[in-house]
Amino acid sequence: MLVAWSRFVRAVDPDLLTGYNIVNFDLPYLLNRAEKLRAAAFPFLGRMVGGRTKMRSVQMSSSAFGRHESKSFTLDGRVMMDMLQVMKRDYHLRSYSLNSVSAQFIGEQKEDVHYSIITQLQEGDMYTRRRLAVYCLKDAILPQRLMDKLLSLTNYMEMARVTGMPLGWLMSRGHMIKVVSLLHRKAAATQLYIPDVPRSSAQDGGGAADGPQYDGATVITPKKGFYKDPIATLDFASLYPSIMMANNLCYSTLVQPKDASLLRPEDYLVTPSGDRFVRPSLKKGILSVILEELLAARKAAKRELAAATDPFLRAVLDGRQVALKVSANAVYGFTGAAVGKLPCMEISASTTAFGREMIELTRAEVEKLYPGASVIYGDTDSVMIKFGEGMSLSDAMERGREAAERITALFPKPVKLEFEKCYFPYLLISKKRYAGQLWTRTDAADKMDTKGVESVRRDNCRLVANVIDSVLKILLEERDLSAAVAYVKHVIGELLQNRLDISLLVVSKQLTKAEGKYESNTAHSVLAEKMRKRDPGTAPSLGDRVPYVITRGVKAQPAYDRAEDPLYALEHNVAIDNGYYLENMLRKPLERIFEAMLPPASVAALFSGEHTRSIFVPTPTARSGGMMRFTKVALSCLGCKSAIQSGALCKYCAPREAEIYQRLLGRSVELEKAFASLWTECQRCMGSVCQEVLCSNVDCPIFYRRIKTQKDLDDASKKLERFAIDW
DNA sequence: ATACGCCCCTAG
DNA sequence: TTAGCTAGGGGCGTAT
Repeated sequence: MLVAWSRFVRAVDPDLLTGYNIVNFDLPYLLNRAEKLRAAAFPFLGRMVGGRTKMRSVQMSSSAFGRHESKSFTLDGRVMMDMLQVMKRDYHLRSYSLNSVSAQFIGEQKEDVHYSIITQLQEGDMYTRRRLAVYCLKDAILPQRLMDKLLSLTNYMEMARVTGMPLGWLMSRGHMIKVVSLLHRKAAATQLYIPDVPRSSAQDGGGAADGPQYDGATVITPKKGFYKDPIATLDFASLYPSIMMANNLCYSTLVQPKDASLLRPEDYLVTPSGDRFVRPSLKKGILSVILEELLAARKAAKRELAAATDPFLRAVLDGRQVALKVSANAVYGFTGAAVGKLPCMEISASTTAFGREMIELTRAEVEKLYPGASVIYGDTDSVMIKFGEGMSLSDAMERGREAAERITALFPKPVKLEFEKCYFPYLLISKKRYAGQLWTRTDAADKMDTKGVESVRRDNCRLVANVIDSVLKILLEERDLSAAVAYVKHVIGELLQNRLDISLLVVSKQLTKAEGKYESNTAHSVLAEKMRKRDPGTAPSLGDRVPYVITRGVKAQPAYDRAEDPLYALEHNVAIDNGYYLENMLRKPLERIFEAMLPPASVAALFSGEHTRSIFVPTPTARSGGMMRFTKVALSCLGCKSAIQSGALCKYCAPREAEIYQRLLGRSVELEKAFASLWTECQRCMGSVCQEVLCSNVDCPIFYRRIKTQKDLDDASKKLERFAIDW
């Protein structure tokens, strides 16, 4: 079978191979099996006749992929486009499971089959094998649908064209190589050659580089609080590229200190970091030329995009303009990469130093030009301005536009300060943490914008993320403080009474260090170790996100010892430490928000009082009557999580029905009552965003739907049909 | 009890 | 062998 498949690949002769995690699972698995079975004719999958497909393990640490182990293959003439790598690189998600990603982007779910029952399915009957076959086919077709829907190939091809790189390198290498490619292309055309800088001279004198190599951007000390007046935001457009262009910062224009005396003072510029670069009149830097061309090309692409009507052409042009912008922004980081192909700290340090001067000047100018105005915050390339008490939104926007124009005039071209938006109202919690209603027009708010707080961080459980998001929405959109307080008390009550689904309490953190490399104990690293001892095959590996819940444990046991695999906790009925979730995860984030709008005593009242009285719901012994009020429609079996087409349990779990329901009822008997209350929540995870009964959080292990009428039942069936496969 | 550093993730 | 950058908040383990 393996040899036939290999022959099939050569016969089809594809340019590109895709799949989900094929680089680190499928292909290594096939190669290893072939070796074990001595299928000598198998490992010839490339286009080079007689070229053997070899596998190599590499340890990667890059911002594009995160830290992880990876494999590379000799596969001449074909490109491996692993959609898992594409998703990890291009999308910032909480979960990268094919199931979750497909549901989110193409509204389809995988036919999930838990690994533990694959053998049973294979050895069962024609129906169980059919299920296995459906699972395999879906696994193959979903990545391709994903690639089509997200236009990944189009976008990567545009990036390859913009940078002059081979397509395959975009998949397997980082951002730096793009800049190297751009430099080679431009330098060769201008008779310049790029030195091959040995590693040792890249880090001169000071020893190993650990920690920052030069000073970065300014973050203006925030004037924290809740602002009921509109806050105007001014941003420099492409700040770092425009600084590099405006000041001719380049490898080819850098003047070494010892050479400064050879030049007339007017021939060079001394930057705020004390470095010297010759003026463009003497020599124009190739970085400036590259950046100008990239940004000019982007303008052209955007102009064409505006005129284009054909959807495919539009997609291509949009991909191109994004690629051009990304490439321009990568140049600064490349110059500052101490362990890189061509580091030049004079360029990066000068760039950030100019940036610091510019944001300071902007702040000073705003406060000088507009008496009574105050810059309440700013970060790197932006300032947030309160123009005055009681100002209208349209006046704030008008002043913002005017200020941007006046201040732009103070800087050399092509630096441009732009008015983009107002926040109204605005909650400023601390540096890099804020939320506000964002307005770009006066007739309607665009959306709620949230930065840095718990709801946008992937290392918080859904409960915390959902509660913080909902509270901010109630406060900023509805502006209803008492509703926010009521909502918080309600959720705390639900938590303490064990009424929340376990999926809400799952925390996940990335495993960034190999076994034994962690210097202190953390929940996710200790748990990963524990799971390796249980089953090395399914334990998280380097670079994976490790999901866990905090369980009760014994007194004074540290949290890292009480972290448990959520599925394990569910299956072994391990008690969750609700109090820990309240005190260590919910409390402080909520306090930080409410402190800005309530007196201390009222903030404290959120966490004490009637609703915090813990009620221990005893595990019901024979309360199946409670369950009868629900018609359960599960996409995955409530017992073993494998995919099913109807009902609640798969045929393997059905005989254990009573036992499984009893386990689930211990947590969920009060669901109906709980969710009938004031807030529109998803029945699975309480996400306040959803209008429907079920939200799109497909990683919830248990799915419920409340059914009251025949129509509800029909709707539910229709919904399920979407996930069925039509043969 | 407190200071400090490891760790994760985000802003820009 | 390979990897864009710095600033910063905040949780928690560990040493004092």
